[in-house]
Amino acid sequence: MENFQIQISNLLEVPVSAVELCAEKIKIKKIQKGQFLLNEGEICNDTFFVNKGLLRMYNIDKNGKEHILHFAPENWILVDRSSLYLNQPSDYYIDAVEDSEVLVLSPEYFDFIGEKQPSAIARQNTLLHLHINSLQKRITQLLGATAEERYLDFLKTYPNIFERVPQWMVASYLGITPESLSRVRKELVKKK
Amino acid sequence: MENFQIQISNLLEVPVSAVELCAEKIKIKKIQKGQFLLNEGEICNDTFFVNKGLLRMYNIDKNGKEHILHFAPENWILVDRSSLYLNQPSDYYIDAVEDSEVLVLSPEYFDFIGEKQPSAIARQNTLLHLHINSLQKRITQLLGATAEERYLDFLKTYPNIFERVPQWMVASYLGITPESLSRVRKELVKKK
DNA sequence: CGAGCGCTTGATTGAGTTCAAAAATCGTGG
DNA sequence: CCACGATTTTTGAACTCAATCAAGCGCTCG
Repeated sequence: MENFQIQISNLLEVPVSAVELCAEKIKIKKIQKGQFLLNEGEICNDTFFVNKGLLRMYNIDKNGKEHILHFAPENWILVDRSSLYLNQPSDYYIDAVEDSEVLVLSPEYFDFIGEKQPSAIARQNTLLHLHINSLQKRITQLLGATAEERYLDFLKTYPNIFERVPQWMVASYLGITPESLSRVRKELVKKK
Repeated sequence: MENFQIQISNLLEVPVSAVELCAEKIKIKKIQKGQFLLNEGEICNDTFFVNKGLLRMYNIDKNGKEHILHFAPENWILVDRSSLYLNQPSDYYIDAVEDSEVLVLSPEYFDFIGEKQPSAIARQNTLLHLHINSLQKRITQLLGATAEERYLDFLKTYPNIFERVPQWMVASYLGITPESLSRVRKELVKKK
């Protein structure tokens, strides 16, 4: 049995047997570092489950600056839910930070597995609400916390990811310049 | 027929007749300015539909500062969805900015109206995804936009609300100090 | 009328940006 | 495997936006 079936089983909290029934509905896609799964203006048609590698989702503001909304390492999912559900052009890009392998989960896939295993539907709703929870926390953090606090929180939220992405991407996630992040880190070393 | 039934009918995009069937499941609550519908640490058990008045949802950071996540004027809904769905203690407060009248919509209410009118369920999902959309936009805005840009965007998002709330609350929504907002506004007057 | 609250204004401070350049690291082709 | 160019990170100096601290004004409500 392929490893990814176990991961999907964990994600959706359904028996592996149910996942196996839908195995042929999953497309596996390998993408190289820098390649895109979603471009601004496109409709996000699928949910991406990261089997190997690391993706990010970001947008570009009117000054041409990138702002990263999420990273997604192994076993995370990445999707612009509002574009997917509402069938609206997305404001975001999704690309690979490392050479990656993703499982492309279509809405039909979720329908199908929901039929086989109704609890999967509730689980999707839970994932949706966990997502809302993280978005809300991110907002209150951006409203109130300093660059240093946000950086420390990033390290907790994404353990072991700092080593895998260029530092300027972390800065872009935090909403500060790469120079500022470099200084924040220098200060933290001094403190210890 | 009461006005609020028409509003709920609009919100859920179902015939007024379906709303009427569930009318007795709705609790109407009047709350005075400053009174709370949700306290930090409590589980958010209901969705609040603002029939009259104006509410806000906010949290308090470790320095004791308030950060407003949402305002909700007439015909808007307000709820900590992650607390409601996941049954987790909320990080947020909900209170009345003006004397208000809210419809307390329990999960059972939504179940009930969903049975009478299945399209209401899909509509709830749409509302959920519109909510995600607005949270995502807020994050990218906080990551990239200046205080002035955020203020102008607030005026668009919440037309006619500026006049109804103290200016320091708007500042708290924008993530700046009241003094800064005062200066931002002064600059905007000069520009014209 | 006076106390309190909200808003403004001024002076100062400070966190983070910008611009510039050096240092370190990465990656790719020879 | 090394070398060279490109990218990333660090550091420095000047600057800017917004925060802080403080004072004063105006309004409201008891």
